[in-house]
Amino acid sequence: MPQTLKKEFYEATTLQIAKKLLGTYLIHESPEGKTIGRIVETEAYLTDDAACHASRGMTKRNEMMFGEPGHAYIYFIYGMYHCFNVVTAKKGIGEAVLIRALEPVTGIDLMRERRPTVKKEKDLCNGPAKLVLAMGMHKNLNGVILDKKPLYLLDHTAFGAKSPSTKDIVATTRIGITQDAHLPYRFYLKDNPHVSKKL
DNA sequence: AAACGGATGGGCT
DNA sequence: GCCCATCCGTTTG
Repeated sequence: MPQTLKKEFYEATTLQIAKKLLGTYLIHESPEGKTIGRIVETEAYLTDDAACHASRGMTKRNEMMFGEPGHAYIYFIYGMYHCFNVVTAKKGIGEAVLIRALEPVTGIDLMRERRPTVKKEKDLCNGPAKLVLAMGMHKNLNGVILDKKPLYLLDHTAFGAKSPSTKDIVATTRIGITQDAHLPYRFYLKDNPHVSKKL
């Protein structure tokens, strides 16, 4: 029986949670319909890591990162995109996991309507801003709890897939950052075609 | 297939 | 003013 990810799921380090989120499912029930994607790529952002928005203290932009674990942190970037994170550390710390890629599972026609220029299914959600568009997420979901409608996470059993084992997970450097760029804080499912960039 | 640059606007080192 | 956890179409090799 699939479970939504609850408080206990987040009783772990941010790096552990970034790996544990691989193979779980993100569900968005929007007015246009339901879309579901399997998480296949994540990045961890720690509070003492210069690439992390929270590393220089709380601001209006990043305040949700300092909230309770299991909530959404959605930020605006490059003048036209949004990216979606799962808040991980205890309230007041400021850590999160960026969701970088999904394997489309349900509502693929709706994802295509939302991203009409995309030709191949594997290009629908293979990037942090692409998946936000395909899933129909918006800044108004910033700060929502991720265990109920309209936005929630289901564990890896939800669609009968096996839980990824350690040897299926690749750890490597994060994408698009300049500070602390050497840290191996990106994780993805080996051999999954929906990952944004391989080694 | 890789590299490059333009789009576009909020936040602040 | 400059930077930015991006994307995409175009150019280059």
